[in-house]
Amino acid sequence: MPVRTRFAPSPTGYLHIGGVRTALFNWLFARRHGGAFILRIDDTDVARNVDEALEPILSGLRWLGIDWDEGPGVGGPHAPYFQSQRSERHRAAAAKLVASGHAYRDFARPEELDEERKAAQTAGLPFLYSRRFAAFNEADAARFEAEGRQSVVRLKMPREGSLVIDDAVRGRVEFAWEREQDHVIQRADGSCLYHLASVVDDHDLEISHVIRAEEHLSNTPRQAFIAVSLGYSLPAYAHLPLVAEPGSRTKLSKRKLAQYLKNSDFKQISEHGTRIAERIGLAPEADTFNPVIVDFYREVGYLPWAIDNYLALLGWSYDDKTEFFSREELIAGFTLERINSSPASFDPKKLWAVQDHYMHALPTEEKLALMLPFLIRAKLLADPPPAAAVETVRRVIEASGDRLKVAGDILGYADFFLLDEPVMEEAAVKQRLAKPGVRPLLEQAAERLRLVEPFAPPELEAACKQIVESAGLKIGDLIHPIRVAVTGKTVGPGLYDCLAILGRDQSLRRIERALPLCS
RNA sequence: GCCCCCAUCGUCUAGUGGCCCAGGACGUCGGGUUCUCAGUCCGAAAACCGGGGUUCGACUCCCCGUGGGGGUACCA
Repeated sequence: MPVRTRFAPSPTGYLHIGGVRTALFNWLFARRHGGAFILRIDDTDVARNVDEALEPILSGLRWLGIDWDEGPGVGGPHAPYFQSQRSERHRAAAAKLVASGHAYRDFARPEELDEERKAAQTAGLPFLYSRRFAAFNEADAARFEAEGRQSVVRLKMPREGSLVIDDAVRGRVEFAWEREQDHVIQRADGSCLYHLASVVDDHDLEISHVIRAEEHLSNTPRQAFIAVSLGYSLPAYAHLPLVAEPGSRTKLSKRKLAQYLKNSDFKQISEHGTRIAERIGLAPEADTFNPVIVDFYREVGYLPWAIDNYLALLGWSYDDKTEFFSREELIAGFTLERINSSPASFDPKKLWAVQDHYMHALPTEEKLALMLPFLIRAKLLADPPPAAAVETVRRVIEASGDRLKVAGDILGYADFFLLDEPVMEEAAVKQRLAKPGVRPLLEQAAERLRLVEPFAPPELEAACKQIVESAGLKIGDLIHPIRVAVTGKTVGPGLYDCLAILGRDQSLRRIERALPLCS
């Protein structure tokens, strides 16, 4: 039987990091076995702006390189891939279940159910519906209808025996049928609920392996009951450990961002991203722009594979040492057997480290291609940028080296090269320029730099060393003031690189302009 | 309440009865290199939830606690 897996998000308007992990595992498993990865949209709940709410999910997956063989945009032999468009299939299944006696029309009112539920709870017993408003024949139905009642369709769950599933990550799990409720599968208006729809769709799409988050483990019995009652064979199940909050074991949620920000690692990565977003003209709202959502990483300039690689390690391992994988290696090495069963908490710092690793390894040309758009959006470069400016950026990238962790970091390293005048940071001026003796030193340096030939790092270094030696100073005494004078900041690439990129004229001009700030 | 799942350094994890007085990575701390920052190099601290079994021998198997999580919807 061919391997067919699926990711079935509902169109919520954003792609959650936990959802990505699920999608990734499904995708990896399908690719590993030469099978198909299907994207289905579980929009049962009749969301209105489906297109709008779907777009971030599709583009997020595409960005991450998680491509689907069937689904929105690509179609496929089992179309449509929107659950809302398959409702006829769901209704037919519900009718079939009623006809075969595996489900029944129920006329209970919500408050009547609540009573029973509460009674069961106070008695310490699991809730089991009495079925006193169940209609097992037309006469019953007519009688209830005469009372003005409306009906839903409920599963008629078995009340003895048990279900055993062999979960690929958890092993044998047993559920007693008597603990399972008569869940509703169809509303009074005829619309069907998720569990029914999901089972029918999985069957229609010939899904062989249902790989999903652990929160669905408890839902499996009712789904299995539906499947078996409909005459389907059961797919293989693999329930993934939850992706938990940083430093916790609770399921990661988009709604609790404020709470996560108390976690310093999380806060750091979040603020770093927000700073970049603001510079490129996004007005990030914490609600939609935060490290729980994939768009955050894309906007800020993370590398998609870094996210994938990090997420693969969340609940899965290859061995006791390997942490970095190419796409091919990951696919080849991925197995369900090595998925962990305990919750894994999302660690922003580790993600950062993985990102750092991949950015470090990226060739300059690729960094350039990634970073230019940020400079353009921040209006530091024209669109399209002049060749000379591109060349400057290339040199800045090389000089900056590992300081650039994400593509958006270029903004803080290239700005003073691209601006006519650097923005002089107040604290930097105070710390390095507004000190006694600095002005004559800078004047002397300017004098000397005028003559350096060529105006290149080794020569610049030699010149600076000469100055400090004759003055009996340390190199830092000279370099720090010059840095602030030409860049406006206290941190940045090596100073000789900075001067060389700026060029003689620009360097001298900036030093001269900074002189008045020295006293 | 009831059902299910889970339990190794702060975090991600390796470990499937002796190879483990527990290995790797991130983070943390200390030190070297250095013009800042970043990097890099060297080094350190840091864990088997508790109690019973089983066994010649348990991190590994079983049971009971405890703790955490998920489910229990006419949400997905």
